[in-house]
Amino acid sequence: MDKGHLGSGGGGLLALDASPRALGFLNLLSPPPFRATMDADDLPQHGRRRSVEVDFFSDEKKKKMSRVSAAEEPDHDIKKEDLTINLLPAENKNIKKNTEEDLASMQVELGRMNEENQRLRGMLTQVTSSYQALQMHLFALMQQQQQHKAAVPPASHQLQQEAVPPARQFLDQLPVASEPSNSSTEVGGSPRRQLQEEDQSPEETLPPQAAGKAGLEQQQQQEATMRKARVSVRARSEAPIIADGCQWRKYGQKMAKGNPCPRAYYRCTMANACPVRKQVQRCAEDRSILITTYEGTHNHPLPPAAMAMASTTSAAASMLLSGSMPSADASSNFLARTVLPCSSSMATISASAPFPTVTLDLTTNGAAAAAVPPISAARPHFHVPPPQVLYNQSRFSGLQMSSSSSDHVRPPPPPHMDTVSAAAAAITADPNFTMALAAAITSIIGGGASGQQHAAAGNNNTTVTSSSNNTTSNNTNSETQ
DNA sequence: CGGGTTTGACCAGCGC
DNA sequence: GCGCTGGTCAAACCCG
Repeated sequence: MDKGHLGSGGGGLLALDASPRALGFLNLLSPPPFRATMDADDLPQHGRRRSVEVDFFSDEKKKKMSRVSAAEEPDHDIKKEDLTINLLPAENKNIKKNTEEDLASMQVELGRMNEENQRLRGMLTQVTSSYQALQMHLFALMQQQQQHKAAVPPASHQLQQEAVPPARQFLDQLPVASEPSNSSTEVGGSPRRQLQEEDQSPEETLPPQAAGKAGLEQQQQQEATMRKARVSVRARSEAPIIADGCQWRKYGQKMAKGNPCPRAYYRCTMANACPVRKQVQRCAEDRSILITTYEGTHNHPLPPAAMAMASTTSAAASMLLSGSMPSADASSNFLARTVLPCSSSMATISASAPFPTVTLDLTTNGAAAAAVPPISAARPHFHVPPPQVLYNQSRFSGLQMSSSSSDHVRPPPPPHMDTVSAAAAAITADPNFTMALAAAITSIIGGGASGQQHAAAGNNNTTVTSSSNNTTSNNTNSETQ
């Protein structure tokens, strides 16, 4: 555990009792002169407390004190001029006075930090409990599904997917938890299926064979589109790759057009047939920004360190693919208002890319971060591009409407606006999703997961303070309108 | 020696 | 049909 430095002066060594995630917040969000750096490698799981030493001596104070201690050291080789300086009563008095002032200010800061610590701890508890509740709910649904599995013909359920509320689709897209038995439920035993069974909606209008075929086709189509849906994460990092808790193997590298930096291709190696892949490329405009694009959903249990990113990417992909929701009145602002009612945008639903892409921009504006409360600055912000940007993208519409084949014709705007708005409403309507997503982003930014190591921590240090060029379509694959 | 990386080749999709 | 580009493959290479 590294020591942090409080540069505001004062003296002494204090211990903060804080949870790792709260400390991660401190690490990220404490503006100068507070700067508490720490390594997340040895952090325990969230919920446990850990004592952290914070060295709050300023450098100048250290020098002064070392001079005083040197004067008090009998065996030390003290020069005469040192003695004359250190023994000046006026300066000694000043040092003493300054020390008292610093001590007072330090105590004020300590109180402030304790308050913030309490607040962060409360937030952590809330987020953790919500996450656990969601996980328990998922597990309970899976157990119920296993109990009813034999009673229901499997093919008939695929027909109901369009009728399933997107919040439930999100449940279905959740990454497999650490329970090994859950991995087999990725396709056939989703909680959505269980919910469909409970709904008992009429699906028997088709013959079993036709229903099975249609269900299989729809499943395949959904898997294909799910694989094409992408989640792009922009983060400042000097590391060649961000540590997201998963194991990746590089299988290719290409020079992309319009970007002098090569694009690297990785696939997940935590399971043999895991379809998840990611592309890593530095931003052409700002090479300190690392753009990591995830594609697909893991079909295997994930370590806790990987849950955060996987949850985020999976949920975002699910959001993109939940366009079957009939509602149309959810405006773009609804998403921003509901999920994260803060001003600056950090996440973008980008339809400018060849594939529907959600961009999570973790390179926020430093000024904005300083202007808003620290906790708010750590939250992701959803920004929905202007409608014309969205409905000009025929591929995005094609994803949502399988019948669309005229890729080069400007489509009429309303259906696509509905799609994106519906997707926005879909994820925001479920408070569990909001909490899970917030927890996921928090984990990523705060480095709370044990697997988020120095690379991610390096990200964290630059996340809040970096500048933002969060454009409407900030994906490197974006086409100019 | 096994696993990961590098890198040129290959293929598919798309625009002209 | 041709060229361009993105994505993937696989042999060679590297490393612990």
